[in-house]
Amino acid sequence: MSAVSDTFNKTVYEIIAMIPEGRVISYGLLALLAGKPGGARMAARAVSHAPLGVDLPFHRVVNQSGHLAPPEAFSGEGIQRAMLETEGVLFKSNGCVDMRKCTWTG
DNA sequence: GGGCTGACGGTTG
DNA sequence: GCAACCGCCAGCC
Repeated sequence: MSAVSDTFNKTVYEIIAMIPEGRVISYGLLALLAGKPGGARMAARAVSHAPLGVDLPFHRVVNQSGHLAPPEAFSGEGIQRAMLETEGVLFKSNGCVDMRKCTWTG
């Protein structure tokens, strides 16, 4: 765990905490805002390996295609989608988030 | 030290 | 619109 990645992770959490209800963000954009353009994988790892104690809306983080995270990360399939829908996030017929309208760019 | 892996992204077919 | 391929960088074996 290097100091650089630690700062990156912290920045990622800060950004996630700023995401308003009814909006989502992609790993790529998340990494970009965190100062790591193209570091989508790092952002994904940072989120998936998030330390306990952090209370953040990880369900608002999806990939660029609008595809949601694996069900096991949210205690069941459809959980993430349910939470997002409750917040007002629009979904497409294929089950993916409507990134065109719900992407939060900061 | 070297190679594989991943809650991914962009480009190409 | 979807599938395949390559590239990215940190973490782990």
